[in-house]
Amino acid sequence: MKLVLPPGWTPLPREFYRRHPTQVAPELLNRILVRADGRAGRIVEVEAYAGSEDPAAHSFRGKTARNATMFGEPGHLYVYFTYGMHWGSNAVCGEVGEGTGVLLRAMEPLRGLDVMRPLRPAARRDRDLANGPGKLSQAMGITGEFDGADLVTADRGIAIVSDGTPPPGVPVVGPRIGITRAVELPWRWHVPGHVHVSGPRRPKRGGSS
DNA sequence: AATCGGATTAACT
DNA sequence: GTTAATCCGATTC
Repeated sequence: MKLVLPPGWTPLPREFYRRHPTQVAPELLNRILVRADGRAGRIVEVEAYAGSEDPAAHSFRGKTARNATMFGEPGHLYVYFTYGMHWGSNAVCGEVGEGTGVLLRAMEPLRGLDVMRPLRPAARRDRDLANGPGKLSQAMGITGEFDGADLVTADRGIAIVSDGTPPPGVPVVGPRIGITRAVELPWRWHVPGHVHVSGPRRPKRGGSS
């Protein structure tokens, strides 16, 4: 199924991804993940994973069958399976061989909510459709079959595009979630004050986020 | 060949 | 806040 973009929606170019994931990640905020069946959502929370320099990254210990996509061309989708039931979606970054990427953690559903709702039966409200990495993948129908899909050419009917909305000038940055190593690296970004983000949104007393 | 534990979620108390 | 669910890649034996 060919991806037809609405007027004004343009795929992010290959060069956008060819940088360090900590540089790409905040600039993915407010971009749109779109599928050929019309489903689309605005990316509001992301996390960077930096390959061999990042003990929390799947790619830290080198290339394997599971993470091979991460070591390929930037701008492709790296999809992994975890906890026996969840899929995670990442945009591959950097240069070929580096194994870096950005995990898409949360999304504000924009289009095709009627398709997403039956896929997310546990979501009582629409804001629960994609406010977590596993939920986002489930709502968008992303499984292992999409591992390696090109987000620039949309060869498998999935892309990340800009609708002209810029990333937030001052995104909220904080520690990553759900990992046990290198937790201290402030490599999670989200759109300030956005309700469609995962995890704890409320700053700790005296905190800065 | 067997075990370990995870880039999570949902349903509990 | 706690925990079960559930699979498979990675690591260990």
